[in-house]
Amino acid sequence: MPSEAVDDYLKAIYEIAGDEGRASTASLARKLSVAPASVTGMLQKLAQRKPAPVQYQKHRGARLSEHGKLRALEVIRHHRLIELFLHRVLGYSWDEVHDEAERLEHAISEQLEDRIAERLGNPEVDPHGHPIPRKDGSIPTRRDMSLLEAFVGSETTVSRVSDSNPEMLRYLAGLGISPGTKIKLTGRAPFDGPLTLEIGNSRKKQALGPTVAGEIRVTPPLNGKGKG
Amino acid sequence: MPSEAVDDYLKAIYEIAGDEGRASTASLARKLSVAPASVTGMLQKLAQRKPAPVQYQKHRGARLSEHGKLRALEVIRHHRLIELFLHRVLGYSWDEVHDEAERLEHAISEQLEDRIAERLGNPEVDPHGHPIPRKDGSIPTRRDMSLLEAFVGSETTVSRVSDSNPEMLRYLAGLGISPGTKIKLTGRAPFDGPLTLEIGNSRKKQALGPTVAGEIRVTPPLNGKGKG
DNA sequence: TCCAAAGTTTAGGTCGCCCTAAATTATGAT
DNA sequence: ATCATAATTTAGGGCGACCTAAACTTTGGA
Repeated sequence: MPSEAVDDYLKAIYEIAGDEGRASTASLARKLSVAPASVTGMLQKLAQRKPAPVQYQKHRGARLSEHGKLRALEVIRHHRLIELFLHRVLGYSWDEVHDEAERLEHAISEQLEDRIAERLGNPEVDPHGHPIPRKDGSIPTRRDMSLLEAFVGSETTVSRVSDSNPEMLRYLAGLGISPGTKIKLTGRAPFDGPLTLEIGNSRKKQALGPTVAGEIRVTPPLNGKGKG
Repeated sequence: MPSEAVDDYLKAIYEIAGDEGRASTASLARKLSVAPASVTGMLQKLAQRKPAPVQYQKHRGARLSEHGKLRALEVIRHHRLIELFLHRVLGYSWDEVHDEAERLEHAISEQLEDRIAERLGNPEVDPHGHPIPRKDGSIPTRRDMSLLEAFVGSETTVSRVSDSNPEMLRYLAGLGISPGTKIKLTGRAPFDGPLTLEIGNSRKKQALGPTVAGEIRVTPPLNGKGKG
């Protein structure tokens, strides 16, 4: 069994670079709040385990092996199942689940993972709308796009929001924005300015800075995608 | 926050010696599967923390301080709440809960502890019949006694069984013995021989070795206690 | 094309928790 | 009261994951 530290590295690589790309030493150091030198050391060790969860080349960062990719997805599956479980079964609000899940994801057994999934009806998305990887490592997909790329005038549905910033989550909740909320994009200021939207059934217009908007993904009701 | 290792030491001291007595270096080494020398080293360090969770004197083992006692009870509270939660909410059988709880007890937050307790209706005993310490460190009490000390001929109710041996738990479950089961003690062989009993409503007699019987505690229906 | 800034690696070290082997101290049976 | 045996402690290390400081590559803009 990999240690918590190793799991954190694999998850970080996956979140930075997906299952194909490379994650640089510096980006991992930032994400893990660890000195770059520590990252180099850890990656070197991981790369010569058998089976090796990562491939590593000097100055070119790390890439997940098939083995490492599956482990990363398993940990992410744990995380998201736990988030949903805390939300549905224990009444956590969506801004409270992340930190708790961060610790529990390392502590649950395969059996508990299965029972939680079963109890939740084998769900495909967590409370923030992120897909929950399946046991075989495949990922439920939906067509969605960044709110930043939506056409002005289109009516869309929020599919997911970033999960790791509780403050932003509370802000969004305050605006009534969560997965499933309908959003009509009514305007876009030039040069990365704020967007204006109508949220849900309210007629009120709301401006949203580009940073926040970039964390929101939406599915259009029917039509395609593109920048308006 | 104490580390997992420290929590394990405190819990072990509590389980060996309670909140008053001393636990010897050797007994801790056995319980924790660690070399005696490691125990000595750890106890010496713990004794000079501030606040110190244990008091330590050469050759006389360790004793919990008030601070350490409260922490030990908190961890035990976690453990037993988790056991009951796994049993009630996720369908675990009682022989499956211990190992899972052993890992989770270190990972849950105060908040999760509270939500679990609330969800379970602030229970006082776990699936094995062990009392769940309250948040203030007090312990729900019931009058009960070892089955070994019960009168021959008395009709009693099982109040609790040891939790840490899954094999024994499955054996007992196979016999139909769990907290709440009625037991009539029909005979006792001399010199630590087996007991004979009638279990529940069945008329069948069952012999039980003294080791197993020692792990079972019972509450008599009305009358006092004593050896028959 | 060159070179400063950014990124990366090496070297040397810390801390927590564990180990074995050897020395010491306590205990209780005679 | 003695002394073998059991319990405990000391000494000297190991390993995993982290650190800083200093040296070294790589890269992209002038």
